Amino acid sequence: MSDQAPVIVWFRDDLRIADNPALLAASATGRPMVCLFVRDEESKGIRPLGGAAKWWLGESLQTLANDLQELGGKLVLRTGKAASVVPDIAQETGAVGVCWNRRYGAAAQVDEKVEAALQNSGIVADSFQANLLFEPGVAGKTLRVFTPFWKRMRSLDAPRKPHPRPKKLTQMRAVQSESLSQWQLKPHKPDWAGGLREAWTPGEAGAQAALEHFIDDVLDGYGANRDRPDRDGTSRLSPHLRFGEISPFQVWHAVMSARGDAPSSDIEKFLAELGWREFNYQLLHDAPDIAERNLQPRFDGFGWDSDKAAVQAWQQGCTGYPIVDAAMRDLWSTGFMHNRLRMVVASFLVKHLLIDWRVGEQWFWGTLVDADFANNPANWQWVAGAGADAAPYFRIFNPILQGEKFDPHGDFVRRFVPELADVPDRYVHQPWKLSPVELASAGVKLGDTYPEPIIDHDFARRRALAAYDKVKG
DNA sequence: TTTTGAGTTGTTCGA
DNA sequence: GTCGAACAACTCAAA
Repeated sequence: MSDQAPVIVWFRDDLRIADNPALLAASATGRPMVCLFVRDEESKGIRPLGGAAKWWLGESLQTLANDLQELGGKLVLRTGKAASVVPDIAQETGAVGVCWNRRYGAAAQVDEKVEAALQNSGIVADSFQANLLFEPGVAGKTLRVFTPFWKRMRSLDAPRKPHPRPKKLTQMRAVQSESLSQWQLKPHKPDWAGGLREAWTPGEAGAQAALEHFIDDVLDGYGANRDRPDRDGTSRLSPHLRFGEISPFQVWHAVMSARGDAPSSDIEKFLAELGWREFNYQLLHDAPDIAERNLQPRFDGFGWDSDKAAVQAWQQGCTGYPIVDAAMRDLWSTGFMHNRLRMVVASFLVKHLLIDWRVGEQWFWGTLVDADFANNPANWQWVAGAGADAAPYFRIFNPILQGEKFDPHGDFVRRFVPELADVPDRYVHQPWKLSPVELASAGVKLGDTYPEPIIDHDFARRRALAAYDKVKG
């Protein structure tokens, strides 16, 4: 242990040891270190985490603290506005510098303030690119159509290789820390996190295991299976990426090195999904208020409905459309929803029920373990048609057809809507078509054990087309 | 400079 | 049953 002045590593959305340039740079100075995490719910523009994400954060911080300890470090926890907490702890410890990995949107503005405050005290702030493959603005002006955007990014130099883990950390002695349990990130009374614990392993090791599983067992065939919620067909890396337990550079190179083992079309398809994450962050960079404001202002005058009962039926998975209900209940119990189903339920809320996309975005924000500053609002805007490169207004998902196409045997529906377990495949996505005899033998009483559809698809489709017709340019 | 064609994820209708 | 057209408006690249 050294009495030298320390360097602070400020952890944020990068809760990992490997491929962490800020951590690596700090350890390379040879100085003792202070590994800091600040719980900041006060800074302007920073959204307080929703319940599911808070649970994840708690688990992830615990594993990070353990991992740091194994290397000789210690995680220091503090609460408050970053622009005062970080300079304060720098003063308190006599630090010569603070390292962090860059954030984007409103968070980047907070970081600017922190940097300015540090500079005033003669402390050096050093930031690194770690969480995006391509930083916003790196190739000129923002492109608002995905395909040209991604083509342009692919024409740049390939993303760098991941950095190694630091071998050993020297912890500065005795820095005061709050305790994680004090932060009360876990739910209690009631503890609703059982489904989350069962579905996920937060933390860096869990992220690496998920990546390995994806490459070994899922990547081959990804292009076709990714649309099937009844199969293990996606990477499920989103919450790990959200909290930076794994970096997109690590994912990129791991997938690229599987070339030869998996068809290149599957690989390209998956890389494009990483591309959407980049695209959405570029949008967030340009519009830090993307969760509140329509990217297309002509939607500002859209006459959204405000039917509270309809919103509640959607939230609770009681719409009477089995694929929608199964998806919403999956979300509630596991904190996750399959990509395709996100589109189906979002389209249902926005187009069938004519509810403001922000209502749905906020529900997802509270319930998703991967609730992301850029992806969540950008994708909601995309579905609503208010976003960049948005879905055309006439694309209204038919929840029956989508169910039949992508959950053809109803396996997914039955998993989360057990009251339909004994309904024959043929009508598992439209139980109201069952004959009275079939209903009885499946033990279903419509309007009693399972709801009637809260709205008729055909009617809703026509109504949505008419409503969208009004905001045409 | 101007023009042209294409653009993550769909559905319905009519031939 | 299958198939193409229609359902906007706008952005961007290529010609």
